[in-house]
Amino acid sequence: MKNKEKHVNVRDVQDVLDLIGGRWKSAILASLCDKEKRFNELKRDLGTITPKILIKELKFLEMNKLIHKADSLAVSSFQIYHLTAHGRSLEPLIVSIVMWGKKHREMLNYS
Amino acid sequence: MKNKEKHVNVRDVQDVLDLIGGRWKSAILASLCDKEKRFNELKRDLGTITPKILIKELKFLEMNKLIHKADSLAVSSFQIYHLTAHGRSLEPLIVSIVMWGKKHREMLNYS
DNA sequence: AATACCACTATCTTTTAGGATACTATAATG
DNA sequence: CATTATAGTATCCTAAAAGATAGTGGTATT
Repeated sequence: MKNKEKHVNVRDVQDVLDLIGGRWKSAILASLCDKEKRFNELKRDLGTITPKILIKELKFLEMNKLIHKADSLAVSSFQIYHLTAHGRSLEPLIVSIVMWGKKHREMLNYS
Repeated sequence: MKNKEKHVNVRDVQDVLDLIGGRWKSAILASLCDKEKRFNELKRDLGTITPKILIKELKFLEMNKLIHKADSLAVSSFQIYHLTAHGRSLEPLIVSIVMWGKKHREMLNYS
């Protein structure tokens, strides 16, 4: 593997981490993997997040085409957040992360 | 899925992101997936990282048992960084991240 | 013996992320 | 009609992450 190719990999990794990294982004995505949700529903799921941070992260994820905000069909005038097709393509990755996390915690318990 | 279980997932995701998130951590791990490396070798691979940041991240990863620093067997008095068994268990995840990153970039190019 | 490379350390500054807290306009509910 | 819930906004603040730059002590090379 040449040096140039390695740099590309580094960039690939960093690009993805920009999208799903940080304290909340992949938690939000994980929560939306389960089902589409409204703002306050997400807020409750995430526990300690403040509205300012949540809206900021949602806008970021929306800008990056991973989620989409739409009018709820069920109750008019309610907004609902859901994953886009592109966002759903991240689901296996999120699942892998959650699974590795569980394994990691087990390992720490047994060592 | 009950609310409690969801919070656990959120924590799982956040735990893993603490380990591999941020600008450099998974880039370093990705680079070490390829092969074990010395400090300056890593520095070159990562391009723009400063020594202060690199050593900080290496120490963090070492503390979390994902990498290990050892005396090089080849050249005495040289230090070499390599993944631990636990760190290697992250490799499929890193590979998935890199692959999704490539796909993501392609998608952005075609839209 | 001089130079260059290796693996850091130290200091200072900027940038960013994230949190605390309070507030608001609209809609729904009892 | 009063209360509660929804979906945010606005302002201020702190801590942590990251970068720029310089320096150091040891080793290897020529």
